Amino acid sequence: MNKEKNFQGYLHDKGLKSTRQRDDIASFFLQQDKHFTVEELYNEIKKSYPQIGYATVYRTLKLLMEAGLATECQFVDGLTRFEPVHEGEHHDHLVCLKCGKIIEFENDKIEQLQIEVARELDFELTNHKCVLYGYCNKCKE
Amino acid sequence: MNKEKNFQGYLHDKGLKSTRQRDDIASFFLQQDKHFTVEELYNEIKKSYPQIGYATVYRTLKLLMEAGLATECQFVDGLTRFEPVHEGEHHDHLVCLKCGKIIEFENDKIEQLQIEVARELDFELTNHKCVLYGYCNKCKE
DNA sequence: AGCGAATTTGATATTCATTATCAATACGAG
DNA sequence: CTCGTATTGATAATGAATATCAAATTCGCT
Ligand SMILES: [Mn+2]
Ligand SMILES: [Mn+2]
Ligand SMILES: [Zn+2]
Ligand SMILES: [Zn+2]
Repeated sequence: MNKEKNFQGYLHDKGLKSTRQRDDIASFFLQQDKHFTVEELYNEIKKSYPQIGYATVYRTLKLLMEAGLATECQFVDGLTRFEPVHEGEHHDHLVCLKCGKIIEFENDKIEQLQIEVARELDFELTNHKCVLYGYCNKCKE
Repeated sequence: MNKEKNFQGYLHDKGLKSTRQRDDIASFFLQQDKHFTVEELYNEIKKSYPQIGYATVYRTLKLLMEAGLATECQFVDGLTRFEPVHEGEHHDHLVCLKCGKIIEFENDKIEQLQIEVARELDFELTNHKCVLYGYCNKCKE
């Protein structure tokens, strides 16, 4: 698995150690395709590593973010969620205000226009978060 | 002041009472053009109403949101900020990751494309938040 | 103007997500 | 294998936001 290699590499480059806990968390998290709450992830990891600590999950997610392998999203319920970053991919989100469903989308025109907006305002763009709120097909009646 | 009238009207329509505290908070907040932390707003209001309570500021901001006269933004420092909604206006934000500067922008093309994205995904759009992160002209070297 | 039911206020307690602490443990370069 | 250092995990601390509740205020009504 390539992303795990990336994480190992990141740790090594920063002089950090590879540990059973970090490896377990990373290998599980990185092959998922979900938006995880820390608690959700903690509960999943506990299945394979029952003595895992809550703080370690927080710390490892922070490392995965620094390594560019995870992103953070804050939608509507006040909880912070994390999702794995899939190689060279970017997407934004639609969130249903009723059932909480999260839909992903990519739109190159919007991305391009954002770059232009930043340039016009003499702003060096590093990233962005675009979230559309509303009601999914099942929840709008 | 028209927006204060709107707020009075909202309170009345909902069977809520108009109070010295609500009026003071609304009249100050609504004529500003800033992104306020609850604490910032609390400190400002205290100048004209020293015995104001923290909880009342929270409660009144919630009412202003319900009345459609305030919006909430979460940028980078984890703090929730509130800004007054100016009549019929919408904008999104650029945020400098170094100095925290907040720049506003409007882009009709992006807005339009967002509507299309939602339609294609059979999603009933109610609102959105688009935040561009990077470095302002002073902070990029 | 004054009454009184119902709402609101403000001090403070509580909740809950996240971070800090620190002794015990694990890692890994040599 | 050894030893210095990083990491872990239990738990305390922090801090924003919400809940509580007695006292004060509002406002429709007489
Ligand atoms: Mn996603
Ligand atoms: Mn703004
Ligand atoms: Zn839905
Ligand atoms: Zn700046």
